[in-house]
Amino acid sequence: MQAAADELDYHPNIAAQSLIARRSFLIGLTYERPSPSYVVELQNGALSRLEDSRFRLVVLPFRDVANRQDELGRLLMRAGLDGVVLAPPACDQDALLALLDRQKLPYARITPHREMDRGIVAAMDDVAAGQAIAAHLLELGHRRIGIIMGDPSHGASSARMEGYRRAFQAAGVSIDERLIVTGDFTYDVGHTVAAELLRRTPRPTAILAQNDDMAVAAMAVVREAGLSVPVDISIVGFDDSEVSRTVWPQLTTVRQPVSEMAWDATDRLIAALEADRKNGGEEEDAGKVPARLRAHGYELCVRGSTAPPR
Amino acid sequence: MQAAADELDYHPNIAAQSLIARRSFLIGLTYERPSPSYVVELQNGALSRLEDSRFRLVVLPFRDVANRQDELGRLLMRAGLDGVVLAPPACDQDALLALLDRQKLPYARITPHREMDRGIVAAMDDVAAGQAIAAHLLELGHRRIGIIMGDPSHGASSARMEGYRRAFQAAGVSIDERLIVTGDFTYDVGHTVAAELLRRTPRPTAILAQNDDMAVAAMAVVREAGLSVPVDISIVGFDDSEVSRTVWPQLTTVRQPVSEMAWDATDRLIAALEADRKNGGEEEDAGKVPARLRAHGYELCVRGSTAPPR
DNA sequence: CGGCTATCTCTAAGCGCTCTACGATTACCG
DNA sequence: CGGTAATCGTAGAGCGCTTAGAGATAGCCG
Repeated sequence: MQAAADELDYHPNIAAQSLIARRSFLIGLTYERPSPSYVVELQNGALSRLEDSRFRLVVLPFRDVANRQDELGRLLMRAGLDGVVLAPPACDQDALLALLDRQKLPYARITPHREMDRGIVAAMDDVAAGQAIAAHLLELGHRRIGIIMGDPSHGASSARMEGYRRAFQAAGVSIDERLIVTGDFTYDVGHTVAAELLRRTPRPTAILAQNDDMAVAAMAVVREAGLSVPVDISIVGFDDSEVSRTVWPQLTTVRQPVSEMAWDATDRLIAALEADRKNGGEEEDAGKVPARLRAHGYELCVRGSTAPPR
Repeated sequence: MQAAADELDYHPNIAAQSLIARRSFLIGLTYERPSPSYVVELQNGALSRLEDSRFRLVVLPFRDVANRQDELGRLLMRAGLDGVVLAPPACDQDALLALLDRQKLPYARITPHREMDRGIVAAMDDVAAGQAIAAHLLELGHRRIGIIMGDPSHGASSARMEGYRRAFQAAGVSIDERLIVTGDFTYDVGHTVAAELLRRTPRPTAILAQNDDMAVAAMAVVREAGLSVPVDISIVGFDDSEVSRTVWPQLTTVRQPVSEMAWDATDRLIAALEADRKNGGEEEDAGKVPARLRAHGYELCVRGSTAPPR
């Protein structure tokens, strides 16, 4: 059969199959291009689930999600997807979720920070992870710690900050608000704001960056100032993305299992798709869908970019 | 009209449209996951062309392309694409190209190194670029130069090597074959083979890596050996990918306009799609198709990772 | 050996849309 | 005022496939 098909070069028309099956076997992945390393992991996770599965992955990066929710929604609807995986910050946009609900386009959300009961959710405790990484610096003896925030439109930014606060509080150290600067998860902006941080006097002895790209940018700034990491300044990141192991010294960071979460989100999205295919239109054969929310663990990765202050 | 559509939440069925239009508005992008940074640039280039264009991008990474050409071919056919962009090494697989030709699936190739007249081609002169970067090291006075090759299944590897040879020849320096090691464009393998290189005696004073990821790996190895870049050893990469500016010191490399090439390949692929849509089945309204092959320039980026040998 | 059910083949409907073609309506000119 | 042309609206065919169901063939038991 397969042999015959090969010889005749016959390939069924996918459009016709989709039309009748009422599904396209397309899964969308939408994200706002924050950090390349994050995107790569996200895709790899989703792709590894989709491998030999009939489903294909359509990548839908989108800029300025928060202010163009309707536009993104329309884009997603027009793309003819069977389901969509929403990475931050799209996963936290109320209007977008409302639209998808209304249009009955199934979705899975990766590390949302609100409305945790909507759709399929792959979550991680950003607060606890933030607390862990901040605690590491505090335990080393750092007290003047600069903080580089991520994009405020990402729920992760405030969650991680909350974790930092808890760690400081637990250590009885107060946060110096003047040592907090805001980036957007990119290297370039991270570089700019890290430079500001270094001009503060007295200079911080450590820097908490909310992702690895900004942490690496901070490392560059420190070097450019003729200082050394970790001797003069300790630096930590967040995510444990590829760069964190690529830079020298390797970055102390906290592992966010992006790829696993993407795999998981995609996996359960597909499961849900298959499920309500069987149940036909019959509303919510509730109870069958395993868990709507799954929590993934973080992991502190202590490497070469941190040391006690001198 | 649009307003009415929005209110009624009406979205035309894409499958039905595809069926009748005989096209899916899906463009595939296939690559073998060599270096994350390369993949990101590739995607960004293609995506920036596709933005607001009805076409969507399906990413189709594939392992071991060279030995599974038929499988990849079948995957591509089954994906119901309108056209496909082939990155290395898929762009150089004869059997795959033959299959696509036979099945009449239009394709664009990024930096192929053979059969340059097949399909749409976005090319770069890897030989000249390799020569330029090698010449840079030679001009600085380096004579014992280690070479880290990329994956042999990529045409780029031998082309770049050929460029190195020409530079050495022009400088009247002979290549020490024992200083050539073979990686596969990834950081990890690059790390392993760079370590081998450092054990050679006398030690090389410079390293020519065939991409940035392996160059960065070599930098790590040098550091681990207690040596400094560029004081003890100069290192150059290839690609000018994001990491090359992210590491410290920044990497001397040669810019490969991956993103532009991906944009260009996608652009001309779509143009070809639109064109033979107008001409209907009428075979090859030859002459209309602009250029089948477009050459893109390289650019030597001298940064902090190179210095004269001491 | 006839009547019933089980198995198989094959035809035809229909998925949701686009576009052609035809009839109807209106406008216009002789 | 009749005839032709232009415009409008709409009904229906068809895109390529799947699948339900009709019809035909074979198998089984009384």
